[in-house]
Amino acid sequence: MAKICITNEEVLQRMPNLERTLTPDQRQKVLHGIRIQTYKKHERVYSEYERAHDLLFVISGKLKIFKDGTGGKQHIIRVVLPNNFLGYRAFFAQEDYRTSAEALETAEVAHISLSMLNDMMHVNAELACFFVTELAMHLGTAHERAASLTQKHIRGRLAEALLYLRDAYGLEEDGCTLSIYLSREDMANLSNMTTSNAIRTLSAFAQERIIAIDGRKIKLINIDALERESKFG
Amino acid sequence: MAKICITNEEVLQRMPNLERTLTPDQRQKVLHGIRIQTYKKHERVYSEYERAHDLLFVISGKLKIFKDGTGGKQHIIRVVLPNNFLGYRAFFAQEDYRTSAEALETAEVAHISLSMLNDMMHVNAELACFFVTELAMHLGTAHERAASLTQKHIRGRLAEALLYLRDAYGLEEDGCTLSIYLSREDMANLSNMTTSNAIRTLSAFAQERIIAIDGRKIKLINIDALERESKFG
DNA sequence: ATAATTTTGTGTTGTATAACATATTTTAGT
DNA sequence: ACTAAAATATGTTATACAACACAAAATTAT
Repeated sequence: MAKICITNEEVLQRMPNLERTLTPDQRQKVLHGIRIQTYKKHERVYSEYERAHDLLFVISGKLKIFKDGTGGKQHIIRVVLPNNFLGYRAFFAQEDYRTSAEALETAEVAHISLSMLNDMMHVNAELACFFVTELAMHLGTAHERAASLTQKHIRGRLAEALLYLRDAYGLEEDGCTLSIYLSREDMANLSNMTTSNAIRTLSAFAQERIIAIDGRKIKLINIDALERESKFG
Repeated sequence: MAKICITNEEVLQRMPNLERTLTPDQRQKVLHGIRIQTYKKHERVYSEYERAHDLLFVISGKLKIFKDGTGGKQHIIRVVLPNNFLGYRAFFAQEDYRTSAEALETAEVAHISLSMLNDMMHVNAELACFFVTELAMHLGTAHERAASLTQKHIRGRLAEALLYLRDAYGLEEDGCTLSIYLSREDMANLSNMTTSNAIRTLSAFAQERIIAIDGRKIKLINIDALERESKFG
């Protein structure tokens, strides 16, 4: 078990967009309020219908946010990488969680009390504006993705998922390998298809030299083709 | 052509959640900044890829917010009734519009400059918090709907759309007729199916006495059955 | 009122994709 | 190292839904 070797101070510095909105006083309170927790692979960070208490910030590792649908099939909303926030939407909407989150790999997550932040927000316009921007961006991608998932065909949805993973999580040094390795099942849940079809379609893309597959490692070979597929091919 | 017969003062009073956040000074500026515009049925209020300038507030009539997908089929994101806001997300995310909006029937819409509101927001925490709540709620329904539209079958999606319309827009005095009359095509675009299938499935529901149809007027007869269908029947 | 257009309704056919089955490979556990 | 379990792969079958075709009704325009 790797022990936590990052200070609250360091964590706070990793969230400059939030940090810079705080008064010295508020900064102090937040600093001391940070609690870091480690989650093992597949461990739940929070579950649908629970009460939301904390703003979460991924320090290391990756999480997925999803909704469990009919027949155990889950709909992945997004994958959260280090230095990103999650877990605050439900609280601000004054609801319980409507999604669940779990670790895709061992992950360190910072917890900050949302009721504390909420109190600060009501007297700190910049802090509130930070969340406005954050929410507005996520709402945009949510609409975008809803339209794609419902209108595109399998190849288009998978192509889009691959491009999404590239945009959101980047490539390795070689400039074409996706930095994120997902299981075929998670790829399927992200693209709204069965696992079989994710496997099949990835194989098809590989045979067409659009991508290259080595286990969970995926190289994007022909970006143009992917983009064509994505806008309905 | 019906002329506009509502004062800016009256409009402002119809948005108490926003109004109450404003200082007297800001209130005055907003009051004078309100411009009311009338849109005819099917008229565009804004279009995808345009720059977002105004916060919009529906005074009368109904709008639909949608994305045009492949093959002219549109994905309706939501229907906006009087006393509701729209048009602000893109601005706060610092993007151009990613959706379009048009009038489902003649509609009066108040326009308020977003850059003015944005300036106020940065010094008025309560105003910013208003948008945080607004955005957080919409993001919740966006996730909810994305999961439903991708996972449920036709009957479930249509049943859900009917319940959604009831929850969002209410019933007439008889306690069972939906207050909103949509074309079969719009029902289809809301439930992610073809027009034919919306018609067919509505007929099926009518034959099963789950609903009753009289043109565009829809009575919800058996709510239990609808709810059962909605959670995957 | 009459024609033209749009909306609604219903049947038929085609197809994308889910569901199922089963083999192989990889990963995890003892 | 050996076993069990999970993930990957691929072929076959079944089906939900789209696409198409056309008729009837309703709305809109002339």
